[in-house]
Amino acid sequence: MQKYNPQEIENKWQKIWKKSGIYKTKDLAEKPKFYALDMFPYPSGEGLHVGHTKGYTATDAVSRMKMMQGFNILHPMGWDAFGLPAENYAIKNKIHPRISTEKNIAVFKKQLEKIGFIYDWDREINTTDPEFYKWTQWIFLKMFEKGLAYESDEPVNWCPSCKTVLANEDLENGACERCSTQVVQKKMKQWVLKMTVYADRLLYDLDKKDLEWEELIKEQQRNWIGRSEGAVVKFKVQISKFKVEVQSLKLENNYIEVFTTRLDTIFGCAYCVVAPEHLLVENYKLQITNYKEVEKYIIQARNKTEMERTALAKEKTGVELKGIKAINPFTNEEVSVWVADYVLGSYGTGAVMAVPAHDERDFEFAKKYDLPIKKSIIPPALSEMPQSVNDVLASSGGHLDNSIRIKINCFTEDGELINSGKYTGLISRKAREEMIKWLEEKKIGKRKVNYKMRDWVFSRQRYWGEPFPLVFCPACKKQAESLKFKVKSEKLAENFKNTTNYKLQTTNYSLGEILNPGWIAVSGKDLPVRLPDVESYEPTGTGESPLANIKEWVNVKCPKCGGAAKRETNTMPQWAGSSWYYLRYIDPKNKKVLVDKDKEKSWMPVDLYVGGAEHATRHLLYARFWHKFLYDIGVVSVREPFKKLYHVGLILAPDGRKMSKRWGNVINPDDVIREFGADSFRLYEMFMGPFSQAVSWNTKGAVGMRRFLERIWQLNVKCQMSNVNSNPNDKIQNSNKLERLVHQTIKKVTEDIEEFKFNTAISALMILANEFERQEKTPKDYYEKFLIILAPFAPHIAEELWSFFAKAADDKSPENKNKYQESIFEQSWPKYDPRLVSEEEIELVIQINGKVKDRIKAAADISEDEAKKLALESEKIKKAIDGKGVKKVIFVKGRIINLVIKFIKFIK
RNA sequence: GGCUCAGUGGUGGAAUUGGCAUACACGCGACACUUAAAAUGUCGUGUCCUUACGGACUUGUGGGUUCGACUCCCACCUGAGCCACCA
Repeated sequence: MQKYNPQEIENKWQKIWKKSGIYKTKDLAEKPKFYALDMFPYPSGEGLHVGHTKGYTATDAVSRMKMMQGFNILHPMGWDAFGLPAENYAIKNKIHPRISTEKNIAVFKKQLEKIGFIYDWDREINTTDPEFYKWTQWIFLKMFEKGLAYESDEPVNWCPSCKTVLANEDLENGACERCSTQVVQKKMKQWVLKMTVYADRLLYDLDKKDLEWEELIKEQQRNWIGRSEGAVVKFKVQISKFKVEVQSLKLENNYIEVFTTRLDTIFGCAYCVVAPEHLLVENYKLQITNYKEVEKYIIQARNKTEMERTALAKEKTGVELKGIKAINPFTNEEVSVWVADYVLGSYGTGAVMAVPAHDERDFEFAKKYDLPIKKSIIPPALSEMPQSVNDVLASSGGHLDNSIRIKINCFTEDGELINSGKYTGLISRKAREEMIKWLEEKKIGKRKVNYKMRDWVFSRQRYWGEPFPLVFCPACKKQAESLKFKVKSEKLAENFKNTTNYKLQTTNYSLGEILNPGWIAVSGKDLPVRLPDVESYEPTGTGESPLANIKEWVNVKCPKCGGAAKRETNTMPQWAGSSWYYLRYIDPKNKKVLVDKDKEKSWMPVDLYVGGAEHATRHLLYARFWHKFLYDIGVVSVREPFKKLYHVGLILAPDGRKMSKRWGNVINPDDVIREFGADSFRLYEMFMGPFSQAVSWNTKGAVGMRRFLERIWQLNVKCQMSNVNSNPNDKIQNSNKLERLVHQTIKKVTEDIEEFKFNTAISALMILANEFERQEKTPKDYYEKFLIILAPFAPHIAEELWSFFAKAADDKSPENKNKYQESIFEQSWPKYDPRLVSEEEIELVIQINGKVKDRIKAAADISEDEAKKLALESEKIKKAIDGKGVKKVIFVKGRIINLVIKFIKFIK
């Protein structure tokens, strides 16, 4: 037998697998299905690194095991190929992104093949392929039709360096996630998807039993959605008596609406604060006596970046709006009104009631501007606390030390109401209920649920993305506007499910077209709207997309009225294609529908999804949102797309830093494979540590795996030479013990792969291999089973060694010959015998007072009495007891006997 | 500041329900093979005391519960990730 030469056999088997096609997925098969999905990569110019392949190796191992367990596998791969890097590369090198992307894909694909993954390449998809993005556009059109996509004119995040708007999900500490440039708020017309309509379902479905996601990811999504229940309260605006001449204000502007989750503290409200963006200042321009000063503050605040506004240790600033007051509806007290940038314009109503006694931020602000601090809640247990925080401050000489801080902070919890009129004495929760009831009766407030999550800003001013299937028609605009008043837009849009037939009943405009007058959907039969070629990909920087310059593309006829119209020239964000791609693998070549209904039903949901945790609040949220929408319109049959989700832990460079071209510490899988072989590489990636944990790459790590495989190679010779099978009558030494170990290993490896504990699965394989080596003769059938359970991790060597049996079996029985001429992956996964999993003989541990003193060999089912007898016979134990009486005996069957000789206070 | 998770040899890490701490591997040391080196093999390898036999200590720190704690409880320290003036 020749030496183990991984490169040679890996190459060989990769070719054979490709040719034989045993991994090709069969649709609507009899077997149970298993859909194993990897987050598809962005084909960058740098190629794959070892971080990508860690997740892929895991799904590949699971898929191979499932295949041998008799499942029909869907294990596809594709390319998330729209996005900025390709476009920036194009700008720099004057190469069309399609060309460079194609080249990168070829490199990626080759790299993946070298590792021996069993993707069904017949199902390969590419988000930039018009046949794919046709359906991305189609989903957008459906959302538009249902009123879920709308054109907004609100301020949005603008990245001055990438020259495009960004969604909230694309920010990292107020900076562009991609280039770290501080974003600025800019008022621009943008397409926005009403993700907030789905907020509650996105939140509550996380806790459904059949969603087997790690808590880490679920928690991130919960935080991101940021649901809080509270109330909106109207504070009447009162104008100072000196300046009553202007009364031209509309009635609805006569209130400040504040959002609060702590309505129970409203009797402690000392003032109101509005965000700099709030319309109040503009509306009361003439009544605010210090308008100049206020305006100056607002301009300053607007010029601050998000970072500066939310900086950690920043001192709060603000200006009082002199000349106006607000009336607390519960107390009828006048309170002052302030503008301050610690209140966010984009959350809630952009205005808050300030309760300095029970909110740390308000407290800080009130102290600085000397505003009243009035308590209205006490913790039930601390009712003897001073009545006012001012008392606390007074008694400490105004100095705020930590202990006082703690006392004040503890007031912010729910408690018992004081100084709160008829609500005094109620506990917080009860008080909130009563107060909301009162507000609703008086029509000066209502219950309100708020979300941190925003609607998804969905357009980008860049070239390399999906074009919107929309045109703007001035003639239709007038028509639609005349219809718009008939539609109570918000209501209809939120209940869009009931509006499906709206179009048929009233007009030939869809809800989206009425809500966004002038915007007309491209007809479904005209999809895809192809991305045109351009001379220059350079973003204009003006907020217009590079597509706007292509007159012959932009100018079209309106599909509704035939009049002159213009295409939407923004493109979709990179996340569009990945929000539904997993459905297309099921039916990648279907020209008629996004996915065939029967096929969808047979494959969904995805059974296993693996990818980076960085996608927790973007891709995974977007995909769930789109999926729920597709469920609502009947395209898919399940509510959640991904049943089981594991996140892959980061692989850090040997120096402990993140792998990056910048540091020059990137490990390329090709190099590792060249040195050690793909099987060693795969094993090492799985052996490094717990799957979800970040670990540093150790350059020498794969050495141990290579040694392991070399030993297995040698074992093969030993088995072939001996050519014995296990048999109760065989006189192989310790065969019973070895058999038990084989069964234990099968159990361990099977369960560990299922639970993504690959490191311990591999360690179990090593233990068995070590034991085989110690045997004089290793039975061939044990070795066969070992090869099968090794195969998910090291498929090439397993297949090669399996094929040796074929040669050896040449002159044996015909059925054996057939078996060995099949691929190892056509064999069935071994089952373990539960009776053989437990040990027959154990080392019984003898403890004195819980400390190990001796170990004796004993039968696994030894009784307590017998164990005690044996224990007391031990010399070491006799010495340790030293004549003292045994007070108590604790016996754990099959494990331990503990003799207690010290004094025990209470014997139960 | 909030939430989530983690802290075990020189290194990556194991350890069912509270029941033998350090599995498996890397590294290191000694030896064998070799002219030599690499590769490979054998043995050893938590720390301290002891020539040895053997003993003491040991899972971030301090306390608690228990016959018995890496595991449970309390307090603290350190690190990672996510969110962060979200009212």
